[in-house]
Amino acid sequence: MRVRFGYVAISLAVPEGSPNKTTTAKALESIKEPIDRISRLRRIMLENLDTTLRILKYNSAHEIHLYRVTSKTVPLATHPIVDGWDYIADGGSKWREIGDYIRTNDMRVSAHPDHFTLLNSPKPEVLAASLTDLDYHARIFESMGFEAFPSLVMHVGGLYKEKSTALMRFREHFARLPDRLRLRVMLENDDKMYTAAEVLSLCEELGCPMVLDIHHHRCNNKGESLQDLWPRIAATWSGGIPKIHVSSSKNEKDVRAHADYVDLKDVFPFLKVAREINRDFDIMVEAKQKDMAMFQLVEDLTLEAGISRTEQATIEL
DNA sequence: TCGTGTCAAGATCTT
DNA sequence: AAGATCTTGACACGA
Repeated sequence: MRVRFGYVAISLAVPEGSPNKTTTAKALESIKEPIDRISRLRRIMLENLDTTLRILKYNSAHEIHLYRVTSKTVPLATHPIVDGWDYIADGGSKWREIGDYIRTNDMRVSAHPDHFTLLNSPKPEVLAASLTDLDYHARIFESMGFEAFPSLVMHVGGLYKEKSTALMRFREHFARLPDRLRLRVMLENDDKMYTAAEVLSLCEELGCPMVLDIHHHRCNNKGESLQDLWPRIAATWSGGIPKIHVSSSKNEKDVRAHADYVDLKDVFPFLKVAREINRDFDIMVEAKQKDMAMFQLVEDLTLEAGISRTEQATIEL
């Protein structure tokens, strides 16, 4: 079975490899002319799009098929201060160029709206802001020419004192999403509130693919084993390729924080479990050292665990 | 040039 | 009820 590896947003090997350049609302306010504000935003965005394309080319050259684009591609995208700015139009053919590159080079690309995007919030204004953020992410993928496939990783959200009510609200708000948003969503277990078992049940009910984060599962579980969970998690992907997130603790004090690199011992037990059902899957490495950590993990697996590498960032399990 | 406080956003924990 | 913390990389400002 084939297992591909990828990393998040920033490449440390690519010169000027951060597509996260941004500005602040405060800095924008000091610019008087609206047209000058837009040109600053546009310049930053085009730089981010250029960096994203350079990273994708690096990925292709290094046989990396999995990548997460940054939510910061468009600076202040959903902030009221940029209201009226058509960032899709301003990106011109760049969006499509990136999408074409991804398709031509057999890549799987996703995004991860951040933790302010809360579909189960009881506050209408928070829900509205979350829908705006989902819409922003969907527009990015649409402008790249992608149909609505699972591409946005989200968490369930807050607890709001009563988990069952919070979950019910998630179901309701999720069901109300337009297809172009709902069909893009994948749900991930988090490190404090919603366990893998809970997210799995929700995903099975909603027909939504689940992204298993094995680090979060270590932080937050009720004793469920991955042996029991994994076959069901994989099943939420129907014919698609399941995806997991891996990372290691920064240290014993900051267990939930991500380390620079990924420790083999945090991943290997899962690989043994995954081997039992013969199904390809993808691994997103979430580590401070980004692509360097991803390659280190692949190397550790080949050198220390004797697993064979079929491409630079793909192993045969 | 370097170090550090601050930054769009919410929820939850601590006091 | 108010303030700190979470988490993160980069901006922005001051020394």
